[in-house]
Amino acid sequence: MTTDDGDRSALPARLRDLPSRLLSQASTHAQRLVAEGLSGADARKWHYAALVALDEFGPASQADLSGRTGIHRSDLVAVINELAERELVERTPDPADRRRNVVTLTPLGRRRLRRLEQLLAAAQEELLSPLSTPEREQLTRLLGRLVAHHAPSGPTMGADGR
Amino acid sequence: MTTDDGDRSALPARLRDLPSRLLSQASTHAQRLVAEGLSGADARKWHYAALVALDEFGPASQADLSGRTGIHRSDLVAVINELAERELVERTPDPADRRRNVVTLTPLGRRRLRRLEQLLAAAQEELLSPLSTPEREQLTRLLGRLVAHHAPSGPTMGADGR
DNA sequence: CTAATCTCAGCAGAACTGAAATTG
DNA sequence: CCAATTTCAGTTTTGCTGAGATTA
Repeated sequence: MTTDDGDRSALPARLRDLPSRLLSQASTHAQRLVAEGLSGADARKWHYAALVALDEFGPASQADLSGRTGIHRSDLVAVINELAERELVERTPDPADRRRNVVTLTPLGRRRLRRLEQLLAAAQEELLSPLSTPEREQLTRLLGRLVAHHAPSGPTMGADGR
Repeated sequence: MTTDDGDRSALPARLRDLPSRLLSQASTHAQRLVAEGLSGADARKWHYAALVALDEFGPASQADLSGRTGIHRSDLVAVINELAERELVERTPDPADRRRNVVTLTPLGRRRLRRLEQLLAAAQEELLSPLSTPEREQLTRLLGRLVAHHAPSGPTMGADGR
C-alpha cells in the first residue's frame, strides 16, 4: 500500500543478524501468536500464568501470586478481577490475616486451564514450526541459560514475565 | 522490601520453560543492555539503525530509510531530527522529487557510527556471555530461521524492528 | 484525480510508580 | 510506630493510526 513490503532483504546484514534484534522480533511474533491463540478462549497470557500458579501451588494470596507468575502486584488486581468475573477463581478475605485475599481455583477454572494449555501448546508449535525437535530443545536450553544468567539477583525481578 | 525476590524458583516450570516466555524475557534483557550501551554515546537503537542503513546504501529518502531499518515512517521524523541536531546526518530537499528529503551521512556521522558499533558489540557480548562461540552462532541461526519464517510476506512488515 | 512523501497529533497496550487504606 | 497487602490513579515508553499539506 504505502511504504515498504516486497523488499525485506533491503535490511542491512549488520542489523538483520544482530542477536538483540533477532530476539526482539522473535519475541514479538511469539507474543502475537500466544495472544491470538489464547483469545480463542477469551483469555490473556496473564490469565494462564495465574491459573497455572494456582494449579501448581494451591490457593495463594495476591502477593504470592505476583511472585509466582511475574505479574506486577499492581496489575494482578485486574487479572484476578477478570478471572473472578468468569468464575475461574474465587477471591475471599484470608481469615488468618485480613490484609490478604486468598485466591482459589474453581473446578471451572481447572477445566479452563486444560483448554488454555492446549491453545498455548498450539501457539508454541506454530512459533517453533520451522525447527526440528532437537533444535527446539536446544533453542529453549540456550534461551533458558541467557535468562538465568541475566535475571537472577536482578532488582526485585525486573519488568518481565510476558 | 515488598513482594518477591530471593525466590525466583517459585516460578512453575510450565511458565518458566515456555519458549514464548523465554523469548520475551531474553528480549527484554537484550533491549535493556543495548539501550544502556548506546546511551554511553547519547544514542538510541534507532539512531544506530538509521546510520547503518545510510552507511550501507548511501543517501536515501526517509521512505527508503523506513524500509531499510524497520523504523516506522511516522517515527523516523523524530529520529532524523535527533541525528540532524547532532550533525550526524543532513536532511535536504530532493531536487528531483520535491516531496522527498534526501538524508545524507556526514563525516561526523560516519565516525559516530564506528563508536556505536563498538558499544553495540559490547552489549551483544554481555548479552551472550553465558554462551560459547558455537552456541552463540547456533542461537543466532535458530532465531534467524524463526523470524525468517514468521516475518516474510507479513502485512507491510509488522510492528517490529527494535 | 490518484498516489506518494513527510509531518504531526493522538491512541493503545504494557509495565511501572507512588500513595492511600487496611491490618498485623 | 513500622511493615505488609490490596487497590487505585497516573506516568512512561513504544509502536501504531489517521489525517493534513505538498508535490508527482
